[in-house]
Amino acid sequence: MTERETRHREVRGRDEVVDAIQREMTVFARRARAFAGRLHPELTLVSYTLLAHLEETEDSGGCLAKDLAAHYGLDKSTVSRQVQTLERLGFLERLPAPGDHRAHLLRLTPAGAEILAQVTESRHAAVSERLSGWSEEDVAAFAELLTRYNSGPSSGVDSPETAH
Amino acid sequence: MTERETRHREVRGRDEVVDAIQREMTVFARRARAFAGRLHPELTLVSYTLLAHLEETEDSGGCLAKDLAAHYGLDKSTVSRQVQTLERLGFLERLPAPGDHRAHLLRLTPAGAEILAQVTESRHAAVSERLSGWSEEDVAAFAELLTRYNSGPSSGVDSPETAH
DNA sequence: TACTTCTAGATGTACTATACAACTAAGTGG
DNA sequence: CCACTTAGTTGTATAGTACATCTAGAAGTA
Repeated sequence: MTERETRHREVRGRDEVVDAIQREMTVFARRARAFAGRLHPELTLVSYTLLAHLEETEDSGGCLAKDLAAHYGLDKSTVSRQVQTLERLGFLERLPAPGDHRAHLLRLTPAGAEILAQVTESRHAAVSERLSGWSEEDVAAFAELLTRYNSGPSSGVDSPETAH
Repeated sequence: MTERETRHREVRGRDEVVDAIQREMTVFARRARAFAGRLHPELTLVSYTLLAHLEETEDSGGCLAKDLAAHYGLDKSTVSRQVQTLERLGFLERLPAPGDHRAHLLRLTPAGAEILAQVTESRHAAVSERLSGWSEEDVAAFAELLTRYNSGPSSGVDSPETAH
């Protein structure tokens, strides 16, 4: 049974539902933007993301600034300055990159790991607050659908749906 | 039964699922940010939101800049400059507000309605692309859960638009 | 009425994040 | 050795934002 055939019922057509998703994504992006940097003024969304990436890659010995730039679609100058700031704040350190005297191996410091954990916890709490009253099933379903959405057809850095 | 007691099963505990949601929300926000201003350079997320608000309120004759500021948690100076830009671009017009010579009634122009529709269509297409291959049921469930999430309790560190 | 206070908005200033371009220093391949 | 590439830094420009201040009009009150 297609959505067209069920349109006479209160079931909305797919276009309408997609519009609803688009709208809610916009609301979410706006809220995220409005609060960027307010929750933890020391760690913006980008800073958080960069530190998180260092944590993820620490098993393989850290990564270089160019990797961060490539992975998140940022200009190398932007990453360079972000890294400077994070180093100044003591959240990461720059070690000589083995075999390349131009590059620096970036590593999370204990202070960086600490603040990363704190911010993650804050975000967790905010999300958890928003999900209070939800059933386990709904929470699990939401996680599954969101994950699927993000890893969707055009994976990687892409999808301008809520850009701007 | 707590999540700790069910951990031996393959069902993840609520904390883990909430973490997954937090992570996916971060991915989403980052992606949205990375593409800020690239799809429709003339209409940022905030501009889009403001024009959309004018469209929503046009039945009641438009709204004032202070309404936009209050509704989206923006400073009045920010809104003032955004409105200036949007007026310069011909997307909105400022009419004398009836009964108050300080304020201006903001109204979408036909050009504004046009670009708003274009950008909405672009976003719709991007979301639709990401949802290709999803069943009607999953799309509907995702819309429902997202809507519920956004309209959820505002914790104070979240949701400026519902905090007023 | 006159005086005070409030409000809508505009403007001055400062700061952050970002990109692009030019530059430096170091690695790579002929 | 030289040309080219690469990693990163720095100079410059722009956009978005907030806070403080200013103006003009509105609203309350003695």
